[in-house]
Amino acid sequence: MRLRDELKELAIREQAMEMIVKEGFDGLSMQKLAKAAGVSPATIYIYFKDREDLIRQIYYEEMLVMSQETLKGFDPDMHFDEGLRVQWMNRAQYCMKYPLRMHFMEQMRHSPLHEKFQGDAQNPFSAAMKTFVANAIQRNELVKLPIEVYWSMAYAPLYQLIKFHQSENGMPGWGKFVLDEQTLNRTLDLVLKALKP
Amino acid sequence: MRLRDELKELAIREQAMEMIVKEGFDGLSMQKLAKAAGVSPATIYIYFKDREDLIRQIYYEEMLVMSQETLKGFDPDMHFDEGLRVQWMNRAQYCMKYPLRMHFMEQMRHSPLHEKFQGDAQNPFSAAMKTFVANAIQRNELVKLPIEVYWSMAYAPLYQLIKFHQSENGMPGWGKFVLDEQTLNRTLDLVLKALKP
DNA sequence: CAAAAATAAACGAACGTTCTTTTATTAAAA
DNA sequence: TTTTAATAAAAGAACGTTCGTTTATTTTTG
Repeated sequence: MRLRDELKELAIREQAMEMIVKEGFDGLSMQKLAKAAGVSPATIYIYFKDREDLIRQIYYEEMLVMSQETLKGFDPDMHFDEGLRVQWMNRAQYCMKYPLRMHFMEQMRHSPLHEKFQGDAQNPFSAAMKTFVANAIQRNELVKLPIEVYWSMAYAPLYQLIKFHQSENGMPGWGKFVLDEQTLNRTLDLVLKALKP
Repeated sequence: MRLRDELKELAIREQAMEMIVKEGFDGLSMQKLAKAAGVSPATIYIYFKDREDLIRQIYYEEMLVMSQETLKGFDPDMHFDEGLRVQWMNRAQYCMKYPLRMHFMEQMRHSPLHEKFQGDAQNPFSAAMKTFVANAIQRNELVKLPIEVYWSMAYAPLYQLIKFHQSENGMPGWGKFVLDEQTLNRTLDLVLKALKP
């Protein structure tokens, strides 16, 4: 019997991501995707049950990789400053290196598909962060607050910065914004100032 | 001659928003929309040039209303604490009152259409914020920093909180999150702590 | 009556998916 | 070693449906 050509599946995944990022979810058609990936439409259905399954699989895979990248060199027992810094740098590096994947995830996260898929997605990051936050509070390195407030303060500014960086226009009325390491560090300092007791 | 029935246009706009929020951009079809709005497909084309123009107009209108609501009771000459608090409360109230519109805007902001439309959208908020920030820095009520960093610190946490509140699941692994006024105020205090010199 | 609003019906194009056939590859048979 | 049978991958063409949009016609109202 004939073996699967994994390069084909990879091309399908990659092109699908690119189409979604560039033209939105309604820009992803199976026939256009097949053409872009250099494959017959029928071939896509060997690897994926249907259109939704294709998107779902790309999403799950990306979620997993992103979580792992964020946790590189991270330990839940780290001091709060250091742990948060590691996470910020990991995230920033990953987003800068793979802007397409970042855009895809952002688009996913804000689409109705997100709530539909969320349940089954495995996310190693959540558990690690739980311990990390508990430790930090116990050591009095972090003010006590609901986990959602912590998340909002600790990560939302980072993602917003990255989004500015990757936007062509920056803020309306201002020029293009470039996120360098100094700006990243200074913003992190502000966040730490807010979160430390 | 016959006059336009503005209720029809309103129904079209409202149903379009609902379809996009509930099913995503690929869930918005002109024929389904016509049926949902109780109107003939051709009627939509009296009010809107085409599908993209429909989305664009809804977006511009919503952008304008949202900006205005955010600026209610706000004055760029206010002290920093007070000004930011007014904006937070205005935004929070509006998002709680009109979750559909909020979801629509969030989806828009993270889709490829956003960059496409951004140029022409008028946004009274931007100019007001520019003055507000300049004033605050001059009075030494706010640390000096790039406008993008300011935005990321000052508003991203708020939007993230609201998103948690409106999400069915809250954070994965935790229960549903309810954003009450106390939590909102405490988070704002954290933000102010970060931003004040 | 004039004129614009509104509609029903229809257009070709594109959609997601499947059917049928061909191709490539492995393992057994000669 | 060569041939053959078996099997899954891959392709191409086509399925019926729905898409965005328009045309031809009717309805409403100043």
